[in-house]
Amino acid sequence: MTKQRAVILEVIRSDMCHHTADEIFALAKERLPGISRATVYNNLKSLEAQKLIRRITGDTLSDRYDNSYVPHGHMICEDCGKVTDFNLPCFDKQLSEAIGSDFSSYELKVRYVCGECKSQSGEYAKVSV
Amino acid sequence: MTKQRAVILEVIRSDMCHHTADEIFALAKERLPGISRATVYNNLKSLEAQKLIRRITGDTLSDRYDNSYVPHGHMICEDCGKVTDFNLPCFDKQLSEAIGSDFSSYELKVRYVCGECKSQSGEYAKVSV
DNA sequence: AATAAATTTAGAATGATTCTAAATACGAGA
DNA sequence: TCTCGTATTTAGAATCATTCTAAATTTATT
Repeated sequence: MTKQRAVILEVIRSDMCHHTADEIFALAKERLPGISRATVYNNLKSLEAQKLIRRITGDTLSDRYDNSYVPHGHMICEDCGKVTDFNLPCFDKQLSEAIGSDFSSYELKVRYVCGECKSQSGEYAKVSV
Repeated sequence: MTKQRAVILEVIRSDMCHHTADEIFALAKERLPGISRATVYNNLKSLEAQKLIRRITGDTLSDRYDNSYVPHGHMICEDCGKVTDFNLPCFDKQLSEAIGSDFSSYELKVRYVCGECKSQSGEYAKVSV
């Protein structure tokens, strides 16, 4: 466990956001100005291999990182891009049954419009923009 | 509907595979040798906008394209990479309830080891490799 | 055939990620 | 503590998928 790796892990653990590698790089750089982008990528990869974090792919061009390795759903607002965690009750069991096999992980992303954006797109808000 | 677009759509419709843009480009090129990569990307984008195909992201570095626009699950073998469609009964309803809102689409990817790869990794097979 | 609009093309540009090779830090044993 | 070998870090080059650009071509309409 090098100091670089510790900082990267802290950055990911420090809030509920789902940061991109580049955001993690910027935040880590505040504490370790000399840190290199490659170190961030290397550590993100090995932290995931150690099951300490989880990479989530495809909601934007760049991957994001989740501070929990345990699979769960992500709801992504199509307007503002905000990513929120959610859980489906008994989903693991349901999934095993549907695919007829055990599985090692899953990724579930739902595209929707969040409450905030929904109300902002109403008539009143539209006028004020 | 240009001939380029027709060929691209036929390539996607012609089998159950989930091709990458590059694979689609190569297959389209067999029939239209002058076709450009940009045309493939342009058309993939507009075909998805017309809800004729669906982009699936994140199982490999490059995106893949599904010949159906209707959301459904994808099971991805961790060994051989094969992608198979599957469906969960009543999943849409369950999802709306869990996130407390309507949604416009979802993406569900399950990582597992397919039957073929599972049996190949058995003792007997190991010896013969 | 004439025109305007949309599409295609080749190649440059971009952005995320991976690779590389040299420098540095770390850990185990003397 | 010193030394050696291994793992990590670093900066920057390289790669790969995708997007952008501007000119050329095609298409549909008159």
